[in-house]
Amino acid sequence: MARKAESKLTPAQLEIMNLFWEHGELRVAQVRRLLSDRRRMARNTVQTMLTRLVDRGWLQSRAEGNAFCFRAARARKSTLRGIVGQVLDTAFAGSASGLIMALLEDRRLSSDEAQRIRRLIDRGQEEKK
Amino acid sequence: MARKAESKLTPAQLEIMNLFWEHGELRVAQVRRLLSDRRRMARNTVQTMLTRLVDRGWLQSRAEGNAFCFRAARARKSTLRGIVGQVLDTAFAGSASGLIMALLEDRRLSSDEAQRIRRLIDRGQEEKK
DNA sequence: TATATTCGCCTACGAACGTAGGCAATGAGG
DNA sequence: CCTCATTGCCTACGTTCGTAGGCGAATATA
Repeated sequence: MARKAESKLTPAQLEIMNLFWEHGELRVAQVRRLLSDRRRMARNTVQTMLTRLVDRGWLQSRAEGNAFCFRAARARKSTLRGIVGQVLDTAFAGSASGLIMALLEDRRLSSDEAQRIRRLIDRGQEEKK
Repeated sequence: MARKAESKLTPAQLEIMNLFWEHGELRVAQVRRLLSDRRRMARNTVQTMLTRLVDRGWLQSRAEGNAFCFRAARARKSTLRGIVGQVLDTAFAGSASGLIMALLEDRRLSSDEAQRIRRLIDRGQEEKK
């Protein structure tokens, strides 16, 4: 399955990747603007982070006129799966129910979410057969 | 609820904390031995990590004879809760079902675990009323 | 044309991590 | 008493992260 290297995103990097997964292609200034709602940083800070994300294969860039366009190089889904898998292994010794227990201790689920989760589990059980 | 500072553990630090949560009080050499099953490091490396964990309030130390005994200063449960909460917020925008979805995509649950999780969800729903 | 804005690129810097060397003290074995 | 292993402590080093300054080119504006 060759999950490539999974170099692990830091929280700040993840916050940036979320923007790309949500908005598609973005330029530095746009990233900065979108980001500034919750986290203010200098233009160069954003630029540096984008460059590093490109270096590590999280983003791709494309020249457009005098500037650059960036976009996600990896799917959100598989990335999140990787993150959860990593937490599962390092913190919960692979016990999914242990993880979910910690989750439920902290957060109250809406009935809606509870319903959805139940369905997910049922489907998982189905496929197993 | 004043969740104290949550300075966030790195994977290597978490691996060490797991030993303390499992074994209680340990000395440097013991940590090193337990750790060496999966990760070999020099004595001083272990020592440095323990010292830093003490500095940041993850471990407490107690002199015993000529050596030191270390033990966890924070409960495993609340720590894991913090870790999951952090992932939930930064990677899943607070969506518990999103997190669980990612979890289930990757791992197949045993019927046992599925059962346990279902019970957890039901209990959560009960308490809510 | 002169000035201001935008952008890419190179460089830097403090903090934290993972890693470890080296020294001094202390205790055990011969 | 001398030697050796164990332990604590101080120091260091390369890397990554988050942060950003500054220069030079291109573009927009007056």
